[in-house]
Amino acid sequence: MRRNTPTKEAVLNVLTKSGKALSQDTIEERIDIDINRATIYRVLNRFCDDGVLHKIVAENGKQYFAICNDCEEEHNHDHFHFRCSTCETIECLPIEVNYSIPVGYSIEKTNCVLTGKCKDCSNNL
Amino acid sequence: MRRNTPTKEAVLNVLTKSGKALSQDTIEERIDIDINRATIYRVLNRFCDDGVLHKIVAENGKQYFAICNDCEEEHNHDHFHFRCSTCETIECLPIEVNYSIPVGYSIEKTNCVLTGKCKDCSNNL
DNA sequence: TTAAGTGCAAAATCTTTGCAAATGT
DNA sequence: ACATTTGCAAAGATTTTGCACTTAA
Repeated sequence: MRRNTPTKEAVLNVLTKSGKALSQDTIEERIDIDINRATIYRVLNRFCDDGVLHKIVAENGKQYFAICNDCEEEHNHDHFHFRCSTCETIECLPIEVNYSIPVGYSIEKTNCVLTGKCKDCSNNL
Repeated sequence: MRRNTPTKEAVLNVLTKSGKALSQDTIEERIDIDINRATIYRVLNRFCDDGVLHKIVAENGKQYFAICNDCEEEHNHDHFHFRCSTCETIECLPIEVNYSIPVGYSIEKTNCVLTGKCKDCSNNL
C-alpha cells in the first residue's frame, strides 16, 4: 500500500494551491523543503497511476501535472488544456474534447493542448 | 532564399511515401544516403517554417512531422492526430478540432493527439 | 561569389533508473 | 520487520547549437 510522506503532501499542496498544471521543476521551486528531482517525478507518476493527478504533455515536450478541479466526480480527463505562449502557464479548460472515432479505431486517451494568450496576457498588451 | 538540396528531397520523399507523421530517427532510418541528425532536424524545422510540414508533439514528448494530405488547399492544421499505442504510428485524422474559446483568451495553434489502437492493430488481436 | 546548407562534436533539456540508506505502518 | 519511499549519481533520450567547411544559385 501507499504511504503518507512529506513529499506527497508537499507536492499535492503546491498543485492544489496553484490550480494549474505544473511541471516538475516548478513544483520543486515552490516546495519549501528540499526534495530530490527523481523523487518528485516518482511521486507525480504514482499519483497519476492512482488517478489523483493527470499528466499533460505540452508542445515543448515537457510533462505537466494537474489536479483537475472540474472532474472530481467523474474523473474524465478528456478536456482541453490551454498553454499561454506568453506566461507559459498551463491550465485545464472546462471544455470537453469531442471527436468522432474513425471506423476500426479505438481511443484510449487524449492529449489536447491549445496554445495562445491567456486572459491576463491578452490584457497586458 | 531556400535552396534545393539532396537532403530536402530525401526527407520529403520519405514523408510523402509514408503518408504518416514521422520522427527524426525514423526519417533517418528510411533515407538511403547518410544524413546527419542535426541536419535532418534543421531541414524539418525549415519545412515547418515554410508551411510545408507541420509538427506534432506526442505524449511521449517526441516531435513528429507530417505533410498533411487533407489540408493541401486551406493549410489548416487544426485537426486531430492519432497515435497507435501498439505500432506507434502517428497519423493525421481528417477530423477538425472544435472548441469554444474561453472569454478573454485567444488561440494560436492546437496540438491534439488521440491515443488508442489503429485499424490494423485492432484487427490483429 | 556568397548566402544557405551541412557535418561533427558538444551542450542543453527533461526524465528515468539502479542501488543503498532511510522511513512509515 | 519489511515493503515503500527517498537521495544520489549516473544514464538515457531527444533536440539544439557553435563553428568550420561545403555547395547551390
